[in-house]
Amino acid sequence: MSGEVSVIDVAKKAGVSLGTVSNVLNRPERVAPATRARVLAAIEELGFIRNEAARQLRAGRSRSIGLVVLDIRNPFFTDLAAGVESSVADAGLSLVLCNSGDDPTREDHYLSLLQEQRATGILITPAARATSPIEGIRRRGMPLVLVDRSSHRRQCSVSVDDLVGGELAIDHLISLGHKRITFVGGPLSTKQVADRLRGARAAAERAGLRVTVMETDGQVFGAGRTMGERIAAMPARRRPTAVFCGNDLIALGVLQEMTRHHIVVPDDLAIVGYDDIDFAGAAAVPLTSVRQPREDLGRTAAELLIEEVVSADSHRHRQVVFEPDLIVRASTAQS
Amino acid sequence: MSGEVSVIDVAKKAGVSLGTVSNVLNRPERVAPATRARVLAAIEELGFIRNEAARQLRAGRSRSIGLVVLDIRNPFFTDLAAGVESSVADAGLSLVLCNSGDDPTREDHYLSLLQEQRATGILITPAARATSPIEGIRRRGMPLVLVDRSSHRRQCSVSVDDLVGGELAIDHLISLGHKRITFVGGPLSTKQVADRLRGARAAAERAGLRVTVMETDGQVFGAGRTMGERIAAMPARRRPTAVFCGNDLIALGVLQEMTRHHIVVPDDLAIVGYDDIDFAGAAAVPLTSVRQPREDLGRTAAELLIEEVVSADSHRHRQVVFEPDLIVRASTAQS
DNA sequence: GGAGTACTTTGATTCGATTCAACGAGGCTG
DNA sequence: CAGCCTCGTTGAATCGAATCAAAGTACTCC
Repeated sequence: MSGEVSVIDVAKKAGVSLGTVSNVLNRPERVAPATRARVLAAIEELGFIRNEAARQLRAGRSRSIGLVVLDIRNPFFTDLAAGVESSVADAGLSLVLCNSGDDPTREDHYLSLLQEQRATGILITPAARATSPIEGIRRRGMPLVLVDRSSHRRQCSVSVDDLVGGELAIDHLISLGHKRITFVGGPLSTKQVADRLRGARAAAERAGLRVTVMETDGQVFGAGRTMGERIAAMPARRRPTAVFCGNDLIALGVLQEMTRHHIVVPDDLAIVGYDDIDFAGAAAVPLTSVRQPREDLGRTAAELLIEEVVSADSHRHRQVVFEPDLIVRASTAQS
Repeated sequence: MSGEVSVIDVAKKAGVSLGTVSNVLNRPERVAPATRARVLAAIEELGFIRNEAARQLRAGRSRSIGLVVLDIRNPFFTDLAAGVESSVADAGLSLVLCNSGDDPTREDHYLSLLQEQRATGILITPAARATSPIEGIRRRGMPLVLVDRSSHRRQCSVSVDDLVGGELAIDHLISLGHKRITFVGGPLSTKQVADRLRGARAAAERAGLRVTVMETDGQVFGAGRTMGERIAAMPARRRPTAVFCGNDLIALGVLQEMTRHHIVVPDDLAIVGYDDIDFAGAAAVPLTSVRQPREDLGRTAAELLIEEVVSADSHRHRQVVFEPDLIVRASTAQS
């Protein structure tokens, strides 16, 4: 490159050796004040900018950690990311945010990228798939924490008890007298979704009821709309009286279709969402939702990862599980 | 590190020189098929993973572009990011997403980071501030495109005509007979916000009206709630009959407070938002909003940047300006 | 004046992939 | 069979910063 200024140029300009420049940059207390000032002046004057690639090459690791999420457009994940970022920034690291879109191919791509970049560590909400490359990554020694997904012994994880979440939702609906309850969400190959359904079924069974399922192929707005349309098309007496949705985006999609078809929420159809994103409370009919501690989840995940990085030897893997809360709003209010 | 496998190890294993390994990696057609197979086998067997830092050091640039946004939790920006990502991925680059939170300090931090990483280029929605480091970055030769902000000649930019957006909103409200109109948004030091207000004022003036202003200190949900509360506290006859909000998050915040205080939208207060994020249509009262082509904005910005990178010499800076649309929904419906 | 101590500075070496001039082997031609 | 290509392969040099053993300097104290 034309104007690339290196430590050597700075050293020449300041009349010192390049080692001294390096010391000014990394251990300024070792350098005599006068020399330090001279070097800093030279840096300023030449517009020297450290080359991170060279540092990394020497150090063997980069100073960034990767966060791979399922859907960057879902506020749940941006809130989570915000939590991660605050912890990561505190540790002087930076965050590389990757959006897999629940697509294993894209997930693979980002994981390779992070490995090639010799990331300090990886936080990931893994996509649904048969065999995961995660095991291989751990074996190669890169710290990795599962987010929003529990795991066993071999690695750290941070999750929310989705079984309890499902139970909370269904218990609430049952207490309101609902009998025809449908779960809307998917794909069921996604662990979180499957667990929420499992919790829901357990709670229903206890009351001698069954939960029917409408499986979606994604946890997005549009998927909720599609299912909402299908629900609206059902004859009123076969229609469920309540739906429990895999997440708030789906719930909002369903809600929107109900409004469009003049099906009154909660009178004709009660809706429970999941995540309690900020928009849930601002919805057409404020949404009852199972709240997850989104930022805490992110913050804790990052802290576990950083601990594993900092004290690799003494580190013991931990599985942190948060408890969800049910936030009751108008979408399930007693009419 | 213990188990780091380098090209040299691969070369030894395959019984070739390291130059050949490099050729297999970068120009496989130059290598005889038998040799290539042998090298690939060695790579596989040793679990070799390219060291991106070393590549970058040699190349002088990284293969990633930075996107610095004002607020990652605003769906407008994640939609924009999705557009950017699709273009960037097509070009074989990767995206580093940075959230400045409209804080100049954090913006500076991320910009330094991107420069140290020798990013291929930068896309940025700059924070509001007196003197920007952007000019300096350009002078040092790093391609940079302004997003959601117009500029003059010296650099590329992609924006939406916020003056027109403001006019659309106010013309619509005036056509509905509103006379006491308030703009809720801020900070006014942010160019986009100021332009929207300017457009609004121009339209109002044409009709012989004035727009009052309630300035917020951020473009977030909470800011809208605060102002909503203040509006709700006004005596009904002094209260505006319509508000035009700087973005949808603020509008949703205002809307939520109105609902809480039993002030009927649109009858008692009409609301117009800005951006038309997905949640606007799903709101308590579906929101009339000025739509920006969010993904297109991102995609176009990335394409301009990539063009500047690829054909640095022939590249001519361009200022792309999109036109916004007004999407009318219930929050301003004629009652 | 010399020994001892504390503080600074030096510069050769290292990290791992890429590049490119140079070399060798083999084939083809006149 | 010499001369000339082509095609594959080689390996030393390179990128920029960090490291650390060793050398240098300044100062104190007896």
